[in-house]
Amino acid sequence: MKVIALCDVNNCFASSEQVFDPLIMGKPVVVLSNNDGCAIARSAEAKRMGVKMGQPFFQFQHLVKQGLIVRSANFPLYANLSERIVSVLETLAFDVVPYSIDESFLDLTGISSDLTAYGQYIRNIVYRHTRMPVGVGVAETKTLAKAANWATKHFPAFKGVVSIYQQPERRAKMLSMMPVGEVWGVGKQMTRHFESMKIKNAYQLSQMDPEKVRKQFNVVIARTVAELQGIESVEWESDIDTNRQIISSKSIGTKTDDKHILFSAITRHVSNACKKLRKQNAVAQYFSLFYRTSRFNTAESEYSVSESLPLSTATDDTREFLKLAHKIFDETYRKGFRYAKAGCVLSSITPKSQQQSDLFCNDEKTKQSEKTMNVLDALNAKFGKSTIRFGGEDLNCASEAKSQWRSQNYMSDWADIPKLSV
DNA sequence: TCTGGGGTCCTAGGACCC
DNA sequence: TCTGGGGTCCTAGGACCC
Repeated sequence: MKVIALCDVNNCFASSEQVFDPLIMGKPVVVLSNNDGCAIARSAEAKRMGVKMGQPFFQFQHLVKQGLIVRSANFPLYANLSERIVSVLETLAFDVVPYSIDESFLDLTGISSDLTAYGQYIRNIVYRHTRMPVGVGVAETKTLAKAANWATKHFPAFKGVVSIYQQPERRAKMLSMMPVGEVWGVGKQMTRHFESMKIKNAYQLSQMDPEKVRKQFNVVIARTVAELQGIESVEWESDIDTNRQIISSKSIGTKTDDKHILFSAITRHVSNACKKLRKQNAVAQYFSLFYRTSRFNTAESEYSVSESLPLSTATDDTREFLKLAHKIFDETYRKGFRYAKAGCVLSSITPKSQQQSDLFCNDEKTKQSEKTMNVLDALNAKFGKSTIRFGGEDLNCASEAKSQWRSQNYMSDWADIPKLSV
């Protein structure tokens, strides 16, 4: 039987900020979402001050006077630290599958030492190399490893490591303390269903018959039940070579009713998504555009657009997708609304090597397009992003999001490398 | 005044084919 | 004039994740 560990970073974004600014170690730190909208990470101290996950900033702004330290999200920095952690983990496990920016599954099958001790070893080594605090949960399946990891967060006595591998009594005890809604794969809807069935904790859920659950609900939740019983039902490796879809979206800094500012934001999203697409050496054949007014302002009238169009041939050429964006936008834009968010989705993605040319495809045109995009990407890589951009993109960036307390790019920009003065 | 930005998987149902 | 049923592919939308 496989031994699976889940290793996740405690308060990932807040911890990342602390690594490069020792003065805020041990202090209440909150990281804000894009546009400085709401809390997406809190240090333990900030949690104690009462800041909630996803809480809008304006609701806890007053805590700054009481010493709360606020940072704007700096995703390139977090991604850098995350890669570093994965490369450390790769030296400690037989296989590592990164699951999210702050979590990786580890295959520890065949580790001969005590699993709890080995978990502690992982924590120590990761901390020594990156200064990032991690928790480790060990069990027979991914869902149980997630549960064990949950326990490390709620019971400090375990010092960040919980193994329930082949310990049925310990597993049962732990699951009975875990609310059913905390189980990986059980969201709000299912929690409501289960609670109405008097299933309140993970242990009760694990006692159900997967087959009955499948009939009553669906295969996804049936797999979750099986996993809680120690039966591996979630695939170990997901193919992550190319994404199924690529999304670029953001709130607009200041809500706007200006057609040009709005389309400028859309242009930026299209070129951003296509850049990601090319980086994966892939092409997409399906394009969706969406933009909308605020979901929260009930005083203003709402308007929301979400439209999709296919291309006759899959491509990675930004200009092709911009044409579709224009088409949808021209047909759907309505005056008199203050727009708050825009974005696009590229889907039907395939590797470029498998690209099919259609009957009317003009080889010369394809080559030309490839050349143009290569030049575009190369210039932007060399001289900074947006050196070359598309006509629709606004020069003064009127649609740019707020990011008032952003830390430096300590790991990806020569000018931002920390300096030591003696 | 101010409320994130990515992703995945599954299913139902329509379009189309033979 | 009568007008089937099985299969596949695709998309929209829902639920979930971090």
